[in-house]
Parts: sequence; structure tokens; C-alpha cells
Amino acid sequence: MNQTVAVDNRRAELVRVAARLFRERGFDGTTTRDIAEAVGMRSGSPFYHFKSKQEILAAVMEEGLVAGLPAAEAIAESALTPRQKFAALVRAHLEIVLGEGHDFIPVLLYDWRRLTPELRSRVQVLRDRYDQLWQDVVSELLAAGLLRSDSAVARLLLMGAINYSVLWYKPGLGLNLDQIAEEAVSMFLGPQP
Amino acid sequence: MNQTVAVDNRRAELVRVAARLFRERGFDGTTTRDIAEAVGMRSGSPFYHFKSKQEILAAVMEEGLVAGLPAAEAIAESALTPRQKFAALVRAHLEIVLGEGHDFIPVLLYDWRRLTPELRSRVQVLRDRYDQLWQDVVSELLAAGLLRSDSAVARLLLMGAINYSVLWYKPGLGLNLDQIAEEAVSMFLGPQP
DNA sequence: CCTACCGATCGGTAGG
DNA sequence: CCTACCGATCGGTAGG
Repeated sequence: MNQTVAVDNRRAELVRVAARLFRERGFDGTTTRDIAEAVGMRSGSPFYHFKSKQEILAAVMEEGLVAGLPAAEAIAESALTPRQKFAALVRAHLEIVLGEGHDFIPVLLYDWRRLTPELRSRVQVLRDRYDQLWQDVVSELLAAGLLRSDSAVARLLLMGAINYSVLWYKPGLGLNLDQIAEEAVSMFLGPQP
Repeated sequence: MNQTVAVDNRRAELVRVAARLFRERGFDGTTTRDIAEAVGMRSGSPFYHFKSKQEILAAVMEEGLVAGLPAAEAIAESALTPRQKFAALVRAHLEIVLGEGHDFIPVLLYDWRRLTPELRSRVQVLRDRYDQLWQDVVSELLAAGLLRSDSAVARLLLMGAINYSVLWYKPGLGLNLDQIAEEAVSMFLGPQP
């Protein structure tokens, strides 16, 4: 219809391809030339869509958060029991961290430090919303007596355990995502009552 | 006495300074010129001591592992109860991950992927020894009925929770290392019997 | 370990 | 989005 759609498509393509490359090789291990080539552009053309390489990085992270938030919000606001909410949140989180084709959040976990302070603040807004959902569910667990710990530290340790899996999980080897989620929940909360 | 000592001192100095810079700025965010300048050398001189920048990175990681192994081994081989061993291991690990002046293991956690495959294999030998100590203690916890989970996944989740703290812990804010260690142990194992 | 340097890479830009 | 390019940086090396 108009050119905006085409331009947006190209931009979205750059973000998607950049996510994959950043995840595989890291932010510093990927050049803007790599990204351009992977979408069939010339080396300077990504800068028509983004002001800097770091802006691409921020866009990757924001897209991952925006894509992941609705599912997490639905879980947090559902009528499930605290334990069920937690189990669902763990499973959903494992999916966006380890699932096939999910490159965005791993990039966030790997290369958060490469963002400039300004961009970090911008992305942090979305990150805070995601963290708050976890905080709410962890608070429910504590209120229900299912977890004993300082609430803020508990959340950080729990999310750390899950997030860190991006460094050791290999698809096809050992447990699958459902099984890892089960192991994690039962380890943190004890066996099902 | 002889020149070997002086040369070794310079080399050790490079490793120590590189550890600090790599931790603060990341491997790719640090140039060999930064490292040279920080020890008072000219830009090319680090390559008299190391074949490549990656060799410096490997040396940093190996030094961290060699320094951390004895304490962990002493704990694993001690006569403590499984719960006490685990608590001691968590506390010792938090120290080398978060403690002031401990830059080596954070570099390992941040920049493991920047090692070439060959160097990664070399460092992995030491890493395996460290991981095995954790595996042994986790197995003892399982045997004692203090943890319910698949043993390998349990270890990875536990170590992930601790290791990931390198991304959120800020000295002087919130809990100190002793308190975080206590929170972690009680969250994973439940309240003390 | 220094001097002096290279060769390549890379993010980014002007102008169309 | 392409062409053509710059300016700086950086790991690494030869020779002493």
C-alpha cells in the first residue's frame, strides 16, 4: 500500500537477523557488515534504519521483551494457585531463553553490558515490567509459605538459576524444556503436596 | 636471584591487571594497549609474555580456578555434614564471584565464549575439577534427602543462581555476602532442621 | 621489553 | 538503499 510497510519490514528483518547473529557470535563478534550481508544489503545500509550498531542491539532486546511480556502478564494475572503460576512462569521463561528461534532474550542476557547507559535505561523500562511480574509471583509464594527467603533476593536467585541455563543448555541433549521446568520447580518448592 | 623471577612477576602483573580490566569493561572492551599501559609497558610488549590476547584471557581464568580450587576441595573433603558442606561451598563461591579484588572468576563467567575452542578445552580441565566438587556435594545432599531433583540439573541450577549474582550484586547495597549465602542455602534446602 | 610499523577491520557518513 | 570512502583502532610482528 505505502512504503512505510516495506521499510518497516526491512527494519524488522534487520532486527531478526541481528538477533540470531548476536546470539551466535556475541555483539562484539558480529559486524554491521555481517548483518547487512545476511539480509542482502550493502555494508552501509543498516545505518539508514538505525543510528548506530548499539541501537540495533537495543531494538533486539526490546523486541524480545515486548514479545515475552503478554504471556507472563497473563500468567501473573490468572486465577492459578501460586505454585501453578510459578510453574507456568518458569516454563514460559525457559521457552524464551532456550526455545528454538528465540534469540532475543539470550542476547539481552549475554550483552546487556554492551549497551550505552542511555540505551540501557530505555530498555530497563521494559525489563522492570518483566521483573515485577516475577516479583509478584514470588511474593505470592512467600505469602503462601511455599518459599522461605527474602523476597527480592529469592527472585534474583530464582531468575538467575533459569537465566544461566542459556550457558549450559544444549537442545537435544539431556532433559527437554518441560523436564527442566519441572526439576526447577520441585527443587525450589519441594515436591508437590 | 635470576631473571626468571622478574619476568614471572611481570607476567603475573599483566594477568592481574588484565583480570581487572576484563571484568570492568569485558574482553572485547579492553585493548591490549589498555593492559600494557596499566602496567607501564609499551603497546607491543604484552606479546613478549603472551602469544595472543586470548592467551591472556585464558591465563586470567586459569589463575582464578587454581586460586579457588583448594578451598573448595578442602570443603568437599571435610567431615562436615552435607548441609554444612553446601553452605560452606556457597559462601566460598560467592566470595570468588563477588568479593572485592576477585576479578578472575567473573571474567570466566562473562567472557567464556571469547576463548578459542583450543583454549576453552585447556581451561575446561580445571573447570571440570571445580564442577565435580559441586557435583559431589550435591549428590550428598540428594542422598541425605535434603534436595529433590535430578542431580546434574540440580547442580547447574544451583550454580547458575549463584553465578548469575555477578550481574546484579552491588557491594554495599542490600545484603552482604554472608546474608546472601544464608538466603540461598535456606531457599534451596529449606529452614534448618 | 621498546621502536616502529603493518595490514586489516570496522562503525559510520556524504551524497545521490 | 547504494556508492565510495574516511578515520580511527587494534592485534600482532620484525628487529634490535
